[in-house]
Parts: sequence; structure tokens; C-alpha cells
Amino acid sequence: MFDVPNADGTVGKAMQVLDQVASFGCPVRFSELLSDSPFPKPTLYRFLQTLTNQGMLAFDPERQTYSMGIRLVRLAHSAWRHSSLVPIARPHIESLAAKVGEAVHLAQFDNGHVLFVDKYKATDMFETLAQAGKIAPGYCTGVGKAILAFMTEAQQNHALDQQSYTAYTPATLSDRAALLAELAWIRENGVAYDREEHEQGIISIASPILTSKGRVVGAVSIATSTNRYKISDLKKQKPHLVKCANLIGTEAELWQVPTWS
Amino acid sequence: MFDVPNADGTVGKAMQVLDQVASFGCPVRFSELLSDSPFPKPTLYRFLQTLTNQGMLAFDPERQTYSMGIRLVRLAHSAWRHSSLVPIARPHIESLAAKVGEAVHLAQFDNGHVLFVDKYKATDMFETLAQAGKIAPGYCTGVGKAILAFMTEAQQNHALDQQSYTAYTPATLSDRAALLAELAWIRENGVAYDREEHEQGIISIASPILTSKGRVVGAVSIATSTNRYKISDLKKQKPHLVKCANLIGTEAELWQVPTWS
DNA sequence: AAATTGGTTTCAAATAGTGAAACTTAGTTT
DNA sequence: AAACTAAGTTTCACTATTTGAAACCAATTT
Repeated sequence: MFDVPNADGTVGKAMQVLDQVASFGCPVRFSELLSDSPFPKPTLYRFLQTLTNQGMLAFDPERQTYSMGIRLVRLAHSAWRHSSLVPIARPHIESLAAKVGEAVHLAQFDNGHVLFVDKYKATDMFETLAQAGKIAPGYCTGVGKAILAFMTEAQQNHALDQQSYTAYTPATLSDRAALLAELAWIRENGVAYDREEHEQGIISIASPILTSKGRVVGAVSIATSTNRYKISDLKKQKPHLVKCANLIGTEAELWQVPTWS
Repeated sequence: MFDVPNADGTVGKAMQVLDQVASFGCPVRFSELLSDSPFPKPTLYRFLQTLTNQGMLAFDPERQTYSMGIRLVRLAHSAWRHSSLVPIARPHIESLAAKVGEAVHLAQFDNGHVLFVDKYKATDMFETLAQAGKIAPGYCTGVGKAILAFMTEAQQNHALDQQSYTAYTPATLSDRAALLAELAWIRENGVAYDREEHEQGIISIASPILTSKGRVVGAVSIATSTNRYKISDLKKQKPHLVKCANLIGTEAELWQVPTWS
């Protein structure tokens, strides 16, 4: 007998509210949230109060709007430094970027989405901060497909249910069957290609990062523009990319936390 | 009649658990958390489960440890971009840094602590990411004192209660009375100085960022080392610093959210 | 002055959280 | 190998918290 999906009690609902505010991507008024909320007025109201009290949301009394709270920045700092692959992967990412001279991305999976946790572009260092934390869909990015292909069946099913299959470009795999076929191919081949499936003119090659027990923990990719390279050029980078991913994978396992200032 | 401080119900407790995990700063086992937790075993256990389910924590099944979850990175990205002063302040911070040739910091207040949300050092851009999200005490940093001095009395009292008054250096103002006197001076003077109160050899001048209604929303500082400059040199930068803070303050007010990529 | 909209508070009913104790592994020790 | 121990998980009756319909309180608008 099934009970409703997975509400995770009061805390789960509060996190749902957090996500909702985040999804607006800008300061938002109570009534705007209410009109798009599964919760009744007083319930939503109390959640907003509690979360604001807690610093997870910020309330602008002049404008009467809610936005994401500053406490999240502190907590995420911790996440970024200790839980993500960033500290381990950094040096490998950098040297790969130096070697191939193209943008290298590091991504992890979060609730059906690909979350970019680091980005290294040989030419400019500036975008990094703005990029870390960005999300992209799983089904139509190199890193996304690389991760999906190596999930356990249960994880994969769950994740595939969460995809929207929007056709961003003519090349997008826009249904589950097409994606499943592609994933099978990726699993055999070891790496995934993004053939302008998410953005016109952008292609990439991505490799999953696996622990020795075969658990996927993320993916690395080399991304470039069709102006400069073709998929066949990216294929040549496969050995470098895979080596980099393997290094990160094995190190992630041995990892003992550093006291990294 | 007082009831217990401010627990904010179940959600508040869950956030307390989140903070506790963050405070370890490294992957941590259930028993380590338990031995330092106000909650009984099953209660803590359930919170950890829920938070992990929600992606606010990450559980490493191989090592059986908890660390901060990747979902926080996504949420904080939103916070950093939309709720913090960063997007408004960036250009002003950069030009100030270029003008004075020293490190410029942008900070906001979070639960008694100073939280650095951006840092610009003319010479290297690299530290920025590692620095954003870092925290420091309020009572012994330039930015901290600048913010404290301009809070409402209620906010200030609350914040002063949260300070530890640890004497990091001989110059630290290590009790509430001394700090209060200093804050009065700062309020008159408009800017705060850090005379090696937090770290030996590091001094700074900091200005609060105020809205037109006089609400403090953060602070900017110019920080340098005693090897290069003295407090009297920093005093000369006061007009530049204050101008920068004012620009940020007025813009923060007019701010209409951008659809910033 | 009446009506509407946006935000806040009340309060009894219902639900979800609590934690002592019991249980299950996995790892030691005798 | 049996007996002990420590770490993690589950149960279940008890209780505290959450819930949301309805009422209330500004501000605006008509």
C-alpha cells in the first residue's frame, strides 16, 4: 500500500518552501508565493516566518519581499568545501584544463538536476563563482547523461521520472526511450557526448567519476564550441578525460579530510 | 513571562542539527554528533535521516559519515546572487580595490557573526571563492563593529549577547562595556577601525552600508597588513571608502532584480 | 462609506514528533 | 565459538506541534 510520495514531515515541507522561494530567483512577495503554493495561507505564512527567523530566508521589510537567506551561504560554504568533490578535484581539473585548453566542468547530481560545483576555463578565472551552484537538466547535458548512465537502477528510474524532456534544440533526446538507449551506449562506451543537445553550438565529452565500488559520485566534462571543434576532436581527448576522472574517483575514496585553513 | 528562547519548532531544531554538522567542518559519524547533541538518540537519528533525504546533508555509505548536502550549494547560489549585496556591490568594490590597491571585503551579518560575501584583492582573483561564505566574529573585526554600531538597539543587544569576547590578540576589546564605548565612537565617526583586534598584523577601516532609512545592510572594508600601512594611512582612504559604501547603499534600495543570465 | 486586497492571529481538531526501551548488527574480547 | 560491547535502527504509547477554516486587521481602491 502506497502512502503519498515522500513528504518528510514538517521539515520536508519547510524545505519545499525554501525551494519555491529559490525557484523565483528574485525577491518575492507573500501573495505571489501563496498563489503558487500547495499550502494554505496560514501554514505558508508560518513557514516563511520560521525560515526567516532562522536566517534561511531574508525578509526585506521595506519592500515586503522574501529572498534566500544569508545563512545558506555559510552552510553552503561548508558543503562546497567538505562535501563536494571540489577540494579533491581542483588540481586534476586545473591540469586537465591546462592540457586541453578548453573549459572543464565538474558536476554532481542533485534531485534530478545536474549541479555544477566547479568550472575551470583556462582563459578566465572570473566566471567560476557565478557558475558554481548553477543547475542544468540531467537528460541533455554531457555530465548529466554520464552520471545517469552509471546510477543504480533504482536511482536511475527515480531520476528519469524527474526529467522534463523539453527539446532545447533539434538534437535533444526528448523522450525516455531515446535517452535509455543512449544511456546503454554510454555505459558500454565509458563516456558521454553532448551533441548540441542543450545549447546550440555547444558540445562536450563527459566522463563519470566512480568509486572503486562503482558508485557514481559526479562527472567531469570538457566543453567547447562548434566553431572551434567537432565531436571527433573531443573523442581524441577521451584518454585524458578518463584518466582525470579516475584520479578523482580513487582519491575521493582515500580522502581524509584536510585542515585546509 | 518568558518561554524558552526561540526554538522555532521542529524546523528550528532541524536547522540546529544542520548547523552542528556544519560546525564539524568535516564528515562526521552519528555517534560523534550524538555525544555533542542536545537531542536524544532517536530524535537526532530521525533528523539526520530527514535532512539526508532532503539533500541538505549527504551521507557517505562507505564511511558512514554525514556532511553538508549538495542541495545547499544550489540554494546558496540563489542567495548569493539575489539576496546578498554582491551583485550590486561588485562593480563598486572592484573600482575601490583598483583605486586603493588593497584587499576590499564585503560582509553581511548572520546570527551574531560577520559573513564575508565577497572579497576583491587587486592582485589575485583566486581566493575569492574560498573566501565567500567564511565567517568571523562581530566584536573584533572592522566590518563587524561597523555593522553592530548602526543596528537598532534591539538588534544590537541581541547581537552583543551572542559575542564570545575571546581575546584573540592583546588589542581585542574583550568585554561588552569596552565594545559599547567603541560602538558609540564609531556611530559618531561613521567608520570603524580594526587595530589588530582579530589577527596580529592585520588592520582595516570599515564603513557600514546603510539604506536611506538608516537600516544597516552590510559593510565594506579596506584591509591591509601592518607591514605596509598604519592606521593613519587607512584614515586617508576614508572618503573613498565612505563614498563606495554610500553608492552601494543607495543602489541597494533602488534595486530592481535583473534577469542576469 | 462600502468593498477589496494583502497580511496576521485564533483555536479546537488532527497530525506528527518524541524518547525510553528493546532490538539488531558488527566488532571485540574471553 | 560463546559472551560481551558498541554503534546504529526500530517500536510504540504518550505528548507537543502543526494545521487550516474562519475571523480579524490594516491599507487601498471603488
